[in-house]
Amino acid sequence: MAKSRQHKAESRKAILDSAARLFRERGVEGVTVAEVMQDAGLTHGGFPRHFSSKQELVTEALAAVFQANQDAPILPTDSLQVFAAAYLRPQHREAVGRGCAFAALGSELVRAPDHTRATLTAEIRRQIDELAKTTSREQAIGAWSAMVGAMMLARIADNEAFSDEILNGTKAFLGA
Amino acid sequence: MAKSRQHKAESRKAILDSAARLFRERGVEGVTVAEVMQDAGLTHGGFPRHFSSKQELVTEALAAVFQANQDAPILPTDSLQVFAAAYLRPQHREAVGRGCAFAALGSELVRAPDHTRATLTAEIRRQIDELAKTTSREQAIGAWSAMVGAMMLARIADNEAFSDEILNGTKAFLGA
DNA sequence: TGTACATCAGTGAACGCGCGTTCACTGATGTAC
DNA sequence: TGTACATCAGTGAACGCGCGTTCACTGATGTAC
Repeated sequence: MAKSRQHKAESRKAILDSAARLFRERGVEGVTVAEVMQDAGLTHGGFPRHFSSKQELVTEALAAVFQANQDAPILPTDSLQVFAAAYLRPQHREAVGRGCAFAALGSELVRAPDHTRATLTAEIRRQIDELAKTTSREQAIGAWSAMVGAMMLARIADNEAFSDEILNGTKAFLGA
Repeated sequence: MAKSRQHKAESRKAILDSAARLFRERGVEGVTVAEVMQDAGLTHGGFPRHFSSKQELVTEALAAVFQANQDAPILPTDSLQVFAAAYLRPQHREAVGRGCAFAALGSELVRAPDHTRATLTAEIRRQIDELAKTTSREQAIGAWSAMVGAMMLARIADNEAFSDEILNGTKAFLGA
């Protein structure tokens, strides 16, 4: 059954991709290591060849998401308004597994171990710095907080009309 | 060991109080039923006399928090700015167990069962309606989203200076 | 008011399942000579 | 180039622990008469 070392790198990437998506969709505790491995096309026994623990997988998966978003940003950052309009789209609300990790996992990440929180803090800083390029730092901080909060609340809302109102209200509030 | 029926009501309240605090502090999955019961001064075997499942406890505990906050609001709602200034205080960031349930548990609540989400949706609506009494609905929605998001991000940040900057930046952004 | 009985809040032990982790094993890949 | 050996990615089974839930039991509370 053995595969080449090049293939191992591909497996690792597949595991990270599956983990990043599933964790955002169902929460870290809502997904088992076995499910991640199966989603990546492997069996769970091979897990320790790639990661020493589930927590390490969490950290690496988040780091990979942030790195990918830095290399090839999904949302346009031409201006705060353009970014906000894109972030607050209903499509983003629907695509939890591919969307903002803070809106999807934020409240669980508060209790993450130090190493993970360092990665998260760096990403928050990077995101704010990026947005602050076209506006004031206060605007960047306040507006991004509003986007993350609104997306989370819009996903909690159990009816589409109200959920839309949260997204659109925030969009209008931000002038986007 | 049996106690009176009046005492049972006191036990129930103690369980709900402990649950509401511990769930916010450590997340629903980060707290066991046994821990909640012990915190309330009971043993876990008595749990089913009060609630039929852990999930029911979650729903009831959140509903109790919302009801209590409606009966005796913790934060002043004189104006959006006054409310925001109080919400965004560092003391709130520190007191997770007694603070805003959405900032503390938001991203896990997205995946809560229907009955729980109905309670949550009603509370989001109530909160927005309350804030909209002194400003526009868009402002109420956008500003409250910013508060919830900022509090969550400020708690993720692993150093106080940056965490303070998130709270203060959002405060300034909201004119509070 | 007293007495016999029923109820039930709370205890402590046990059950059973899920899940992270470990491990012996396989066989293709990679290396040494 | 070929051959013998070492490595190790991946498999499938098993382990062990934690936790939600269940249950027999206790004894005070509450009720019927």
